[in-house]
Order: sequence, then structure tokens, then C-alpha cells
Amino acid sequence: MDTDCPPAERRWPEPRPAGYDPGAFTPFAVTVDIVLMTVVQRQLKLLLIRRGRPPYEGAWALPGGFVKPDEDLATAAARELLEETGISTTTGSLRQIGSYGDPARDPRMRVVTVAYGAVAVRLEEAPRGGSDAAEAELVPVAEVQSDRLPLAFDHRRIVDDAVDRLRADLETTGVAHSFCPPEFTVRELREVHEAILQTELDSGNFQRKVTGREGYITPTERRAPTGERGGRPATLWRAGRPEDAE
Amino acid sequence: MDTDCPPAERRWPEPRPAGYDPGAFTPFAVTVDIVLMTVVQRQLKLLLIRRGRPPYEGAWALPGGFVKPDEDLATAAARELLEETGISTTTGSLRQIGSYGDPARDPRMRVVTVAYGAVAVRLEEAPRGGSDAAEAELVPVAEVQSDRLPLAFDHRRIVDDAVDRLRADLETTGVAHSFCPPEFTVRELREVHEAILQTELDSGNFQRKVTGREGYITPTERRAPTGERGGRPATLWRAGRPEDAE
DNA sequence: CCAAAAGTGTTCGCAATACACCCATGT
DNA sequence: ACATGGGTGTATTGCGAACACTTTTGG
Repeated sequence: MDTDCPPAERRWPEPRPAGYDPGAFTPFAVTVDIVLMTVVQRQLKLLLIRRGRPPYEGAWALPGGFVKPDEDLATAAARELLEETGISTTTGSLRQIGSYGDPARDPRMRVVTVAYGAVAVRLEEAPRGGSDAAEAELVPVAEVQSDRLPLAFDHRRIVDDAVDRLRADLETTGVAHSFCPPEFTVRELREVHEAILQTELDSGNFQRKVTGREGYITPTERRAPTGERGGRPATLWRAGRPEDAE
Repeated sequence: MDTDCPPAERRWPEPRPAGYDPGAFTPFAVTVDIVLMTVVQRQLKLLLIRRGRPPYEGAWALPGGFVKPDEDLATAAARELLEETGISTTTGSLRQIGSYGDPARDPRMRVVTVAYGAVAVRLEEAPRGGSDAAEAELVPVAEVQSDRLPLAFDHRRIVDDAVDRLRADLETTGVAHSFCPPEFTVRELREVHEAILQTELDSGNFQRKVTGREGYITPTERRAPTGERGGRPATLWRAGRPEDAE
């Protein structure tokens, strides 16, 4: 969201270096917005918050808010996510998607927002934060991208960019197991890929590819419980190399 | 640079919606910085400007400046580039690299900058803009990345990110011929790739790859003048499909 | 024994690589 | 004739897709 920050009186720090004209620039509001994504039940979903005040009152929007005076952008994103949803992330796991600064993007004032993408491990239900977020919900990305669920501001475009970025990262960096619990089966990992890429993947080829990739995942001694109608029990795997204690 | 914008008096637009507290956010300065890259003499170079005032007076920095009140971010980048270097670009050819908002990145005040990457067609020498840029020069990217040439602010990191992005774009989108004149030989295109990727490419394979790629380049009837020591004259090519008039 | 799911083997086709070779020009 | 650079042919290799097959469990 682009609002909802406690009042803060602040002026530019003194002293200013000589030759600097304080009227030489336009003050902007700078916010961060977070696209928190998770895969649940083979569906890619993202966390939205229902706005409690104008503009776009009652509409769904991304969690976010104003950057504080002495706060890094990524830190602000992690803080806002925690405040509005109760989800804690490390700033390292946040990926900057881009910045959005159309002069008309917020009808109230000139706001530039920096969007961050984040990944959560299988949230089953949307957590409610302690902040002023009226309502939070996990919605399928497909609902947003099909325009069945309109978003406030230019958040639709931010979501598109975040999903594009996620798909690109999926193939290069091994971001997929960030969607999985600490121990997971190859099937779970494959279903994450399938949900994000919107494709069906050959289970055999995926198995080889993912187990063959050096240092990507390592097997444990444990097995996953078998399914209801039988089937060979799957090996449980962990992210990374065995020696890399995490 | 993160400075040098004419004074502008501006207040937030009226009326403000009820419930909005104008003191609820911290005002930031928002700037754009441009990483203008070009390939000249088989070397990837970028345009720098020597700062004429503190901080970092006398240091090399990226061209850039404050975003104006009613200006889009990409528009601001194109304007600053034009003002400081005389080079005109379309906003569509600018690629947003990222935003940089460390609280200490500018000692004067809180500044968030949005960096854009741009590509120029074979600048032989650095153009001098009409603005207050004291001095402009094309320097090899290698000079910057080897720390032989230090930059002001966090511009070194911005350059690294822009170059990384350029390399990634080179293989996916066909940005390479943005470095070439309207008509070019396959050799020129290959030397652009080699300069950016820092590799040697097989000329034969490159020829096939680039000519075989559907809709990428189209041949003209013209031939390039042959070299000093002879050699078969090369076909001149244009970007895109033949039917796509540009 | 049969169904279901995990995991392996086998084949095929494409695309990138390496490099030999032919073509067109200047000296 | 020879050097130089443009452009094509061809063999090899590696990798991903398709899919048959084996293994291990529950009913």
C-alpha cells in the first residue's frame, strides 16, 4: 500500500554543505511494496491487503508503506511485511523488482515506490499482522492476471513484473526450494516449478535434472510417508550441499 | 550526478482526501542516474561526468539529476542525459537497472536514485552537453571495474549492475545492434558481442546464429568497403525484418 | 496380483562447438 | 599468386524431451 505510516515531523539534516540549495529539488514520498508469493495446493498465490482508507478504499493492494528517514529500502520492505502480515524475512531474500514513479500513480501526491519480491514457505492461510491492515488474504496470481481481481494503484503491473522475475529466477538461481519446507520430496519441488511456470514437467527428467545439479539438493536418510493408495516412498531432500550447515 | 536541478517551488496538490496526513511521510529527494554504454574500438565504454561541486568534487560520476515534479522516471532519465551530454534517447530504449537508497549514500541528504541503462551507437568521443557538466568522457568499463578509476557515491555498484544487465539482455533480447549504425556487417555485430561478453566468438558460428535467427537482421543489397589488406567485402545488414519499416 | 508413485535407462533430435573449406577482393 | 577477411559445410558433442521400464509401497 502507499499509505498508513505514523506521523513523522522531519526536516533535512543540518548542516547542509555550502552551495547546496534546499529548494533545488522536489520532495517525493518513497514507499516500498512487497509481492509475497507462495505455492499452496499447486497454485501460485500472492498476499494482498484490503485497503481501509481512500484512495482505492476497499480495494486489494500489495502490502507496503513509507520508507523511514534512516532506513534502507530493503529493510523498509522487510519491516512493512512484518508489520502488516507478521511474516519475517531476511533482507537478503528480498529481490528488488523495480521502481514505479508515474506522476499520476497516486492521486494524493507524488510517490515513487520500490517493489520487492519475496517468497514464503507454503502459507496455508494469510496471516493477520498487528498493523492497520484491515484484511489480508492469499489470492491466486491467476485471479489477478486475468483481471478478475483488480488491484489498487499500479499494483497489477508490479505483480506482473514480480511474476516474470520469479519465473526467470526459477531457471537460473535455485529459488524453488524457498517455497518448500526444510525437508521436501522431489515431487514437491516439481509441483512448485509447475505452479510457477504453468506447465507440466516430466517427473523422470525433472528428477535427474534436479538431483544431478551439483550442490543444489542433498538427500537425507528419511523417507516421506507414502500416499493413501500406496506407492513407493519418496526420499526427503534438503537444500544445498551436505557440508553447508544452514 | 545527484545534484544540479533548477529551483522548483511546489506543494502537494489540493484537495487532499480526508484522512490523509501530510506529515505522515518523510520527504526524499529522488534522482535518476544513467549508465550510457557504447562500444568503440572493441571496448565497452561508459559515459562519465566530472563533478564540479562537493561532495565528491572532481570525482567521476554518472550523469543524472533530480526528477521533476510532474515527470516520469524514464522521462527524467532521458532529459538529464540530453541536458548533460547532448545525447537524445527514447524512453523506450532506457532500461531500468534498479534503485539505490542507502541512507548514507549521499552525505547531504536522503536521496533515492533510480538507475537507467542506455546504449549509444559508437560514440567516438564524449559529447559535451549544454548543462553544468564540467567535463564528460567515455571511459572503458574495465577501468571502473578494476578500481583504477573510482567513482562518486555508490556509482561503482550501479555500473556493475548495469553491465550485468547488459550481458543478460545481450543473449535474450537483441540489444547488440543498438551499438551499431543503421547498416552494419556481421563482423561489427560480433565485435560488439565480444566486447561486452569479454570473449572470442567463432566467426562462422556467429554468422549462422545471427543470420538464422528469424526476424533479427535482414540483408541489404549493399556491401561494406573492403579492408586495407583486401578480403571479401561483407554484406551490410539492417536490424529487424524487411517489412518492419523503422 | 494390481494400482500408484519413485526413480532409472534408452533413444532421439536439436543446438552449440570446433574447424575445414570455399568465395571474393586488394596488392 | 598470395594474403585477408566473408561466408558455408560438416563432424562431434552435450543436453533436454519423450517414454519405456524397474522398484517399492498399499490394498
